[in-house]
Amino acid sequence: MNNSQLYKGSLTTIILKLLEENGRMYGYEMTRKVKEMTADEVTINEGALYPALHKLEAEGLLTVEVVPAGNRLRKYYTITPKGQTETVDRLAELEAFVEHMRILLAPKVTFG
Amino acid sequence: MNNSQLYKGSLTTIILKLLEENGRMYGYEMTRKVKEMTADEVTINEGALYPALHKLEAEGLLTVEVVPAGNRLRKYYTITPKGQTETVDRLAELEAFVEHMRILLAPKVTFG
DNA sequence: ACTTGATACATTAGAATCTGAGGTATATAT
DNA sequence: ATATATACCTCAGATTCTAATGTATCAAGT
Repeated sequence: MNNSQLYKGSLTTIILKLLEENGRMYGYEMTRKVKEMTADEVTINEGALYPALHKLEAEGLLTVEVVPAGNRLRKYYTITPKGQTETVDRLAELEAFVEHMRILLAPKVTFG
Repeated sequence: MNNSQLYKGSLTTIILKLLEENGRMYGYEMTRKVKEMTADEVTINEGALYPALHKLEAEGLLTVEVVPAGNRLRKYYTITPKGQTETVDRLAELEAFVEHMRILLAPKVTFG
């Protein structure tokens, strides 16, 4: 996800939020959606996405439903109640992170 | 650094910014400073800090100066011109990251 | 004298997450 | 035929971190 290490750890939060907003989505759809929302600036690597989805499902934060789409298969994911609670926590963590970064990286105040 | 994965990748940016603001500092001093600035909410793990300092030095972003303090030794780090350029880039990356997270995680707008 | 806590550096095993590459298969457009 | 898009997947290796452990000095309390 981009050439910055900062995005590390944010993927699962993004997945949870996408599902909370859009009801149910499949993996490939998430990669398109994120690209679209950020004007191609954030691209989810599939090598990160699929293991992350499997892990969230194993943790009971998502449920999966395999649906035929033409001759292909799609795995639609839906957020669970536990996943919704987790999403609230993740968003709070992100807010705290941003606030801490603001404190630590605030530009020097100068008068000149 | 905290119980959130979000901080992963931000340590070197914090180090660079601290040195840019404070001239020169030694490792242990950085851990105290960050704790103080964030009211104990962000604590730098020394197992992460020292390897990070060594790496930044190896990359030419910092220089080190060993200074006796009583009977102990302190390793004072100073940012190099290359480090200053890097800091500018890192801060821009952080701003982009925050903006992207804002787009992706923005709360649903409702009227009710 | 002994212990605790602070100061100040460091390494290391293992965990977590990611990148980049590669793989399988279907469908559509050129 | 070939390329591009769709749709899933795995895996080696890299990076960065946590938690534990280690060394050593020094001050303060008991």
